[in-house]
Amino acid sequence: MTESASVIDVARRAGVSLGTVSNVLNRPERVAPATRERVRRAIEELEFVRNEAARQLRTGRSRTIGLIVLDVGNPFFTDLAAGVENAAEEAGLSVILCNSGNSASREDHYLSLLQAQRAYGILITPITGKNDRVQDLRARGTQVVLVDRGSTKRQCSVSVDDVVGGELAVAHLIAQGHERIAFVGGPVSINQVVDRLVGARRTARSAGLPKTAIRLMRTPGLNVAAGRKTGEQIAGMPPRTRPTAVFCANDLLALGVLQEMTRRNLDVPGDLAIVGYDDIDFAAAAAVPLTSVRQPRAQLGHTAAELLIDEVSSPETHQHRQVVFEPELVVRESSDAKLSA
Amino acid sequence: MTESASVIDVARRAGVSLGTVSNVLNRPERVAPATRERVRRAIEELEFVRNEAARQLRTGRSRTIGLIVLDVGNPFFTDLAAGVENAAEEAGLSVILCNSGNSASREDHYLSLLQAQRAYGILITPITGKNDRVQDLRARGTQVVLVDRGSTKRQCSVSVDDVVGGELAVAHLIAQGHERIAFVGGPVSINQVVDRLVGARRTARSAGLPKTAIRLMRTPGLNVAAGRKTGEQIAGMPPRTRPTAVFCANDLLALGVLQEMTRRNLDVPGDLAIVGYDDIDFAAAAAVPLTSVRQPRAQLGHTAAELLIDEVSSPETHQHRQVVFEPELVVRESSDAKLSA
DNA sequence: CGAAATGTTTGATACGATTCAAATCGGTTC
DNA sequence: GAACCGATTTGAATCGTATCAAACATTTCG
Repeated sequence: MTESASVIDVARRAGVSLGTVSNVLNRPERVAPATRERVRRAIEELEFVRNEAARQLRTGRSRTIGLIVLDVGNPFFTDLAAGVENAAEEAGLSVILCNSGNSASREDHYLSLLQAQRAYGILITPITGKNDRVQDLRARGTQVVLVDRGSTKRQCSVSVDDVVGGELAVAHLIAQGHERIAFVGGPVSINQVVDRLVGARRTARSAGLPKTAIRLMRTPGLNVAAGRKTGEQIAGMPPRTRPTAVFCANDLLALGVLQEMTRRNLDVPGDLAIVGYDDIDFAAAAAVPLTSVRQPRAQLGHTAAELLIDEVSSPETHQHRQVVFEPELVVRESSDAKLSA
Repeated sequence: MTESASVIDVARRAGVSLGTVSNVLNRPERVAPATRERVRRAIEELEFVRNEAARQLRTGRSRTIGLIVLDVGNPFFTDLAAGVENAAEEAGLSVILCNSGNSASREDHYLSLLQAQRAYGILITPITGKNDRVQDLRARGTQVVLVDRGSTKRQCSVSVDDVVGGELAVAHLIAQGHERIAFVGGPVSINQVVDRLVGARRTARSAGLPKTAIRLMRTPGLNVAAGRKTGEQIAGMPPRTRPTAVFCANDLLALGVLQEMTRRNLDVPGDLAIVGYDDIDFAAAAAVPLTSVRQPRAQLGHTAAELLIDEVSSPETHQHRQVVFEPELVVRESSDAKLSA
């Protein structure tokens, strides 16, 4: 096990001072070409690799962005992460991907970890609305941008208008003639879930449907398993009162519901129309291709990272921005009798 | 922006020396209870958070494991990552997830990054067989465990027997009466792809089928889009020579092929039987539930992390191990006429 | 009562890169 | 030839924590 070389070793080898080596590394234009070359050669020969920890200790800030998401198992978030990574790479930064798994304690754990690492900055899809912890971090100098979630003017955020998303989904279902619609999602502590529900209800009301038109079916999580369970419940209802359509808070739920319908030989969209949310790649590949509300996933991540980088790198000129993208409805067979015929 | 407190500030506040604070942090049993309490209170009051960079600089090694995977968009790898994270958390370590995206330059980039960070250790699903870079890292003291890939006795690795997986898949298809089978996968630089193909061919031969029974259809990647393209090709062949079954190197490809078949109203498994690999959660939820070769994904990751931790934490007693799991065939409708009836 | 043993606390030092004021160098100008 | 200038190079100081030998305190025991 060879000990790795330090700037001092490099300096010695190249016959210069360690300050010069550092200059070659950080401000090469300041060093005379001949010297620069000599140092570069020494670096190669010794296979010198910068010690990030030392660099970070001195500069006070790391070059790694922390990204905390609700569920890495959900392709929505991996696509988002890909966008973040792109933007980060452009700026010479790296990304550490943390999975809160929708648990407050894990979220907290990762925030502490990132704080201890003196992260460059943090991108987070927070679990709840209360984010004292986040405010605390910002007060102590770690910048935070909210992702997939709006915010007040005092902070940057990037989100998609979930209320509009809910409206699009339900307006489509109503146009297809549905009057008994279930909203499947939860826990209701998650903002995205609530907003989509709000949009759904609002649209139902303004279409003149009774308050009971949108029935809330809570789930403990936003995954395939929870969707399957809800599917069971729905299938168990008497056809007379059973909803004729469901709008799911995300695609994983929708796929779960769909899977259960297929298993029981119920027809989609005949017996039950299904609309999902996120339009992950698997939505189009499902048993019955899934109608879904599309969000610009990668762009969301890319923009969030850009805002963060701007905030950190030019704090004096930085203006907090709240970017809100518009969602888009993608209609497929799961909700359209004509398409599925 | 409050500057964050250091051990010195804490020491001053608690009226002790900085050495004592450090002891409270790292070997609390060595400090008298009363003092310990006093220091703890000071830490709370000042909201002291350890500076990982300094700690790491001093100890020479970080507390973060690097995990480099081929494709975070593939649920197989996120499940694997979950297993790694579990094991890491048990040991008080954290994980940085890196996506090589099957590009050698990105793989290299991340290896450099992890080397600069003096990572605790590295778990990697390498792109090619040649891993000079990995050997170099190990020689310089950064331990590496190969994941989803076997190795020689001189290094730890955790893998699933891909040859057996290929055998299982093709034996099943042959049992179903298929004699013209396509193997869909690529690039062939990826070991897993080759091994699965080897298993497939071996089984065909020992079943007495001609060499041409298994036809290789190369793809540029292992994703849904590549699968769709291959699906087009297959659909374009005259029914007389068209394969009656495909064995895909992973589920994403299989889903792509399936999607294309569905789009063209070809029947699965009637016109084409499909077998995938990995048994990701979406496989069961596909248009036609997918037969697939299951791998113990989370366990793979968990075991790999454990091996790494053992190697780093007890180098003197550590024995290199090559753990090989057995894959398992999960038969569903996409390859079984009876089930799909 | 003093020596030895045990339990706590101290504080100087090192880790490796960055920074910046000061030194050095080579060439111009007057 | 002295003064000056810009371009390079130098090297001491610094970031915050862990470590460890030494100092100090307290208890035990002969």
